Amino acid sequence: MIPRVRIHAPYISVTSKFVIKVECFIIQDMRVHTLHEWEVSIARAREIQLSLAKRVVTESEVTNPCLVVGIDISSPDAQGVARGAVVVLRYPEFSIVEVKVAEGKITFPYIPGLLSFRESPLILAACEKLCNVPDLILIDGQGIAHPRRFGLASHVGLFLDLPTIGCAKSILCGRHQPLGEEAGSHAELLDKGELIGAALRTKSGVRPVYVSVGHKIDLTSALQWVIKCCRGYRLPEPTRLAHLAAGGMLTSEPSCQGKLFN
DNA sequence: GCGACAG
DNA sequence: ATCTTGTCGC
Repeated sequence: MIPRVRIHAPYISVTSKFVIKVECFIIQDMRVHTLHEWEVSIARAREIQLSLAKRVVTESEVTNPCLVVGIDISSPDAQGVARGAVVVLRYPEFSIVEVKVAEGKITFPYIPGLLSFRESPLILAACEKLCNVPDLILIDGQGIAHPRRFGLASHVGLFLDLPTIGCAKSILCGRHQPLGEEAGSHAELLDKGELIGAALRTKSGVRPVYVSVGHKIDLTSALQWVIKCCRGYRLPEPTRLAHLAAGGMLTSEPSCQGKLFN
C-alpha cells in the first residue's frame, strides 16, 4: 500500500535578507505535488548562493576565534522528540569550545529531498544558543548534491549566512567513479552532467563520505576542510562529535571514550 | 512504468 | 535512521 501523506504546515518561515518562506505544501503518494513557493525561494536562494560559492574559507580566516562547527540531529524518540546539537571546535586542535543542544518535537516526515524541512528547525534552534560565531560549519547531510541543488547544508548556511559544507554518509543523487582505497582519495560526484560534489575516502577501508558545497565555499576548499577535519574516523571530527552530542553521549568533556561502549 | 532515494 | 552478536581482519 502506498502511503498517502498530506501536509499543510508552516514548518519553516524564516525571513532574512534572503526571504525564504515556506508556508504550506502538500505531499501525496510520497511525491511532492505542490512546492511552488519552495521552488521559487530555492531558485532565488540558489542564485544568491552561486554568486557566493566562489568564496574560499582560508585557513588564516579560521584562526581567531578559529571555530569549526559540526551539526547533527538525533532520531526522534517514541514521542517524536529529537535533539539538535551543535559542537564548536577550535581548529586545528579540535578542542571543544562550546556544545549547544535544542530539543523539540519532530513532525515532518523523512522524505528524500526534503530533509531540510525535517531537520532545519532544530538545527537552527541549537545554533541560536551559540555564544560563538563559527567560521565554518560541517553538516550531516548534502549541500548542493541534491536534486534541486539545495540540500540541508545549503539551507542552514543560507539562514545563518555562514560558510557550510555538506558531508553526508550516503548519496542522495549523482554518481561517481570508483576511488582509491587510501584515505584522501576522492572522485567527482556528477549528476546529469553537473559537478555537484565529491566522494571522499576519509579513512582507508571504509565507505566514502559525500562532500558538497553548502554555502559560501567552493568544492575544492570544502574537500580540503573535510580532509583536514578527519582524525582517524570515517566521519570528520566536527560531525562525529555533533552526532555524539545529539545522542547525549557528549557533555562538555572533550574525551569521554571511556564511557562509551559499542 | 520502474527504480532510486541525505537522515 | 533502525532492526542486531559475535566475529573476522588490519
